[in-house]
Amino acid sequence: MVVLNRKDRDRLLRKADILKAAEHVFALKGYDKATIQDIAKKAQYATGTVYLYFRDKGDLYCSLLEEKMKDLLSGIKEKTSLVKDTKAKLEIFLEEELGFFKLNQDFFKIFVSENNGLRFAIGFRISRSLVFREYSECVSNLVKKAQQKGLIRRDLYPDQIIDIFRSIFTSVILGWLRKELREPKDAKEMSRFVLDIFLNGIGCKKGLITDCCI
Amino acid sequence: MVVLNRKDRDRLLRKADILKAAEHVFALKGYDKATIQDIAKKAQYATGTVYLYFRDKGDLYCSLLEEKMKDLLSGIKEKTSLVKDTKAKLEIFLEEELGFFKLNQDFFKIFVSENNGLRFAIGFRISRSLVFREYSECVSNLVKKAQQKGLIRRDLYPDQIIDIFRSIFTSVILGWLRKELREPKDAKEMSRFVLDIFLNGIGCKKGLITDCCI
Amino acid sequence: MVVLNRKDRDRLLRKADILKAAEHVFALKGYDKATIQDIAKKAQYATGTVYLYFRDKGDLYCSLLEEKMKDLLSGIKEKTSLVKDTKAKLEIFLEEELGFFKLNQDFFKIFVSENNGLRFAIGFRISRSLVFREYSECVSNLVKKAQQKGLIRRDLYPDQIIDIFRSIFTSVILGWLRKELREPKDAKEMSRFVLDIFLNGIGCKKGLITDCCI
Amino acid sequence: MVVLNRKDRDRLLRKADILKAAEHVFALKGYDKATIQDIAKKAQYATGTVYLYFRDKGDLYCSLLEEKMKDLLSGIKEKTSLVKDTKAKLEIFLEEELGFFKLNQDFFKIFVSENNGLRFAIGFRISRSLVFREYSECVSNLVKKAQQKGLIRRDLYPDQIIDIFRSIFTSVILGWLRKELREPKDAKEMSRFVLDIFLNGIGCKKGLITDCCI
DNA sequence: CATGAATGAGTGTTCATTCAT
DNA sequence: GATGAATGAACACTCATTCAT
Repeated sequence: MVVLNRKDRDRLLRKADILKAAEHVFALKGYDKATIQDIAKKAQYATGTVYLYFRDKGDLYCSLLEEKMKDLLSGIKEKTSLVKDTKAKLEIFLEEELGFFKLNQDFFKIFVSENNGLRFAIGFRISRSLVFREYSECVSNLVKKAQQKGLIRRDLYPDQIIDIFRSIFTSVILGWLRKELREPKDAKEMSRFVLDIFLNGIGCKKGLITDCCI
Repeated sequence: MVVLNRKDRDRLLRKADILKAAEHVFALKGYDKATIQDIAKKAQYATGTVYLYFRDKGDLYCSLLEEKMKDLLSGIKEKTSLVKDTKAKLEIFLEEELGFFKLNQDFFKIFVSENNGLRFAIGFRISRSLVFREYSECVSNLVKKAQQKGLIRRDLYPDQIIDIFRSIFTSVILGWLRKELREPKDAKEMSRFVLDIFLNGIGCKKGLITDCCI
Repeated sequence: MVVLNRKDRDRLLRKADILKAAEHVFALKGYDKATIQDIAKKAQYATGTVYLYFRDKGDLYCSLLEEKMKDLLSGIKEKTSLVKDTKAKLEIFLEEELGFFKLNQDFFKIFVSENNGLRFAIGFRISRSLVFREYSECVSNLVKKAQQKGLIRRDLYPDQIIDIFRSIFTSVILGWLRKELREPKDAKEMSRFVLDIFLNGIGCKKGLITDCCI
Repeated sequence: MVVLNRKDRDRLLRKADILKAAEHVFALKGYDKATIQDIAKKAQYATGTVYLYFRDKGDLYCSLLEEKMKDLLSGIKEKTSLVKDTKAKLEIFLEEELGFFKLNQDFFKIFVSENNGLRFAIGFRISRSLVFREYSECVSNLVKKAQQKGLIRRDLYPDQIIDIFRSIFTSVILGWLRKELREPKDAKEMSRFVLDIFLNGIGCKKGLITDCCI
């Protein structure tokens, strides 16, 4: 563990203040509509202060994404390494992401925006960042292994699988966040639920139906 | 059919010109980065002319979405009414949307952005629009019927199903557009493919594997 | 002569308005301290209007210099071509510049700034402009011819001569503008006076002294 | 000579540090583009420290000019008092200034800017400063004496003579610094050269031509 | 109706200056 | 005294919107 002197520690604390404010404002307004003044005010600093910690608006935004991705990724790596079984890894992976996004709903919004469409101005810089590539690789490996083990269809490219996986996952979280489920489930239960849909689809299976929603 | 006089007809033609230009520019730059001047220039009109047909930028954007949704919806209604069988309806529905988005890739981009993240400034207005609600209802009915017929799991709310449906669908189209499929398939084939994933999931089924991608 | 339609003519008039205001403000405050708002207000336009006619602050500044240089240069070329004798050409050249600067004192200030020291941000762009190079060449040719004709010492590079020439010239105008001369002289008289100093120096010559200043 | 205690001495040393840094930065970037942070960093002090020694940016700038002028002036006074002959005084004066500016090229740049154009924000304060007035008076006396002795034309005001003198002088140094002279000359030789031009002008004199430059 | 020049509020960013440590 | 983080006013530039022609 690195020991920081007071100055460096304070610097990190302030950076974190600003990132936190930025997370909220970007989630609320989107990249373009969010202003540095909004963010500074939310963080209770003056406008110029933000520029002591971040080169420009884009840097602030990217730093935010990278910082959060780093947290997410380290959690995923740590937890998935605890089990050997591929299916268990998938479950744990899902559980970890679900838990993370439940705790970081603002970031979740930004993450989703970034993955769908906003990719105009900033996307390039992000997609080249180390954490982002590590994250992609991590998920990709998981999927490939599941394909090798016969868990997942092999007539699709891993990237397609990931897209579908992510999209199911996202829509489920969105529903979850909208509290549209009758009873809020915990991350573990949700994880199995998502994986079930993912692997078995939405089609009716004999005996599975617990006639409740309609 | 309503018969329009020259004036009204011209008005509609101009509106369509502008909407077409807007579609392209919004798809290319995103809502915030697109300027009215860009759009006017693309449509070969003067800036001010846009304001004769649309109240403001937001109105133009919403009108665009609504207009396109109307086209999409009418196609879907027309085609799905031709068959009786629910599964066939689902296939036709998918085929129609796939075909529509293939022809309207710019709109598809906008549609995706709007559904995932941009929902900030404009979303509210859109979600209350008539077409949008009709479209939602149409899809919802389709899903409910499929649930009643035992095609689709009943332990999920229709809205959740729709979200998942849409997200699979979207990621497949994105892949399609990125030309990541080995052989470009036509809308009919794609439709079956999406429905297969949707109903049966990504999990391995005996005998289905045509070991090709990995 | 080119005939302009109303639109083009108006555009030129407005450009001229803004250039005139810019000339005044830049002369008063210098490049950095002058603001676009100052200039716009002085020209009785809104801030944004300036940007309809000039790309940015630097462009406005350079355009101003170039426009004025063009006026100056065309006057010089026209007048000096009327005489054959090299000494007469020198006199006419001086007379023309003196007259021009007398009428354009704001520009004179800017011109002097630009030639001495401010050359930081903008100088490069200016020095590559066509008018600027034409002007330099024109003066250079004049000096070279004077050297060939035996009017000017040949143990100095033309560029050095020009520097000295310009510096004498400038200091004389500055004095003139400060109205330090006992009797304001006209451009013709001043021209002979500057040329006399330039060619014969400040040293006493027999018979020349008209004991008046001290 | 005043004897300073440690505290006062340290204070002066620090002031000198900062002035030296300021000299470099102002010469490089010009008054407006130079920032206090640049200067503080160059001097290896903190930003705030500058404000312990100088009221504001303008004060720092003026102090710099005054300090340097004081050095220049004291050198001139000392050296010119060593000779009696007026022409010799003029030569010595020139030699001293040339030598000083050769050693202080950064200051020379600033000095030139200040004399030609930057005079906007700061000029007033400088022109009222004691050193500046002493310097002016010193040069003025030199010129007046030269006029009385018949070395310099009397049909010009001393101020005009000084302006012309300075402008020739400046353009020659600029050329010198640009190394445009074929062989770099020393201050003594340069001094005679400038004085020659000053007194006899640029015009051709019989027998003087050493046909080399063109 | 159509035009597009004009507007001016609003944004990202810089930097002289202050002040708590 | 020295520090340098924090401040916030100020500026260049953009663009949705208006309106005279």
